[in-house]
Amino acid sequence: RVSQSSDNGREIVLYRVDAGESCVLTTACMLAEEAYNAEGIAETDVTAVVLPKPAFDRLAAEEDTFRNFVFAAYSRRLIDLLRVVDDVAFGRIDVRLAERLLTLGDGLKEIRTTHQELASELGTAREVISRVLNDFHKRDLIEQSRGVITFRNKAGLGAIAESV
Amino acid sequence: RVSQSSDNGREIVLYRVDAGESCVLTTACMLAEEAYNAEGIAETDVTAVVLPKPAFDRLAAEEDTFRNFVFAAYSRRLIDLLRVVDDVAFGRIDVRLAERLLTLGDGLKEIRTTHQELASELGTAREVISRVLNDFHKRDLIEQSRGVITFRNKAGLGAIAESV
DNA sequence: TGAGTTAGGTGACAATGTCACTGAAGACGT
DNA sequence: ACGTCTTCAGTGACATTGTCACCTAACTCA
Repeated sequence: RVSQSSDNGREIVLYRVDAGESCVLTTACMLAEEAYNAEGIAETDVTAVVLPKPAFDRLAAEEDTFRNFVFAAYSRRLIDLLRVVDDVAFGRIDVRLAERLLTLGDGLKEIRTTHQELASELGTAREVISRVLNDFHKRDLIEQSRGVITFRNKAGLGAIAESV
Repeated sequence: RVSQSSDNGREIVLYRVDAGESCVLTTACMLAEEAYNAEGIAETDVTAVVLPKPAFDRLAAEEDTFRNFVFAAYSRRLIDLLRVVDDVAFGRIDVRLAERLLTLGDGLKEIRTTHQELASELGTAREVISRVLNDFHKRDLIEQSRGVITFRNKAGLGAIAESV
């Protein structure tokens, strides 16, 4: 995952790089000649390919497939970021949290994660997550214990996630 | 300027396209095969070049200069967006507003703009801008009248903009 | 000059973020 | 099995920001 953090310790996940994808951010900095301070964290074991600029340039020039791959990677990231901006600027956190829980728990009965991690996902503070989860619990949507959230009513969460 | 707006009327400026630059967003949608709903507004008279996909592909393949141009455009936008995310997620609005005022009024004694426009720049509500500007006025940093903001103490604004 | 439109002001309240704590649950060495 | 440490979570008080409703002032223009 690639995330950005503030000076006072808060953090927000910008996007995730899945298998076969490119993390365009380093590329972007390289090309814009600007250092930007984001953080990349491997959440699983990773095999990565590092490509020196000359090789990058040559491939971009000669290989259609590679070029298209890079363009597509940029495009996807750009759109990911637009989504993040939209969420952060206009979204309610209960809605966003419900969404995220459903995404993380797709097909599962429970999720293993901490409030702090969820806060970082959404770019908010742990306390806020605690309160919202508490609220979800009171509404019988989830069950909580240390490090685990268990679904009780996914449809209910879905309704919250969909609410304008 | 390219901006995004929420369903309840708020709006945030994502970035501005200056002369000689490319608005990669359409390109991005084209390449990611995804429609994304942002708004582009010309703030001055504009002469633009529209490039059909086949021509884009050919140029990207054959012209180094063009390819580099596009990569650089993407990179810059990406970094612009990172900055927006950072501001919106972690920034205080008085700080951001002070920054924006100084940017807009660089070298000028006054700026012509409305509270609503400033609110859209920062992705917040008009009322919030009104209050903060009022506060700035009380601190003798600016003078206000309908549609005009006059600087009285740029250094003071600078101090706010720099404050952590 | 008067009606309509746009810019801006304000109070009350809701949502979110911050701070300073607290306790509780697991981890671990002995 | 035990205390000790660390991590995780809960909470109240308060600050900041967003929302809503409604008002006033200033410009526009027929």
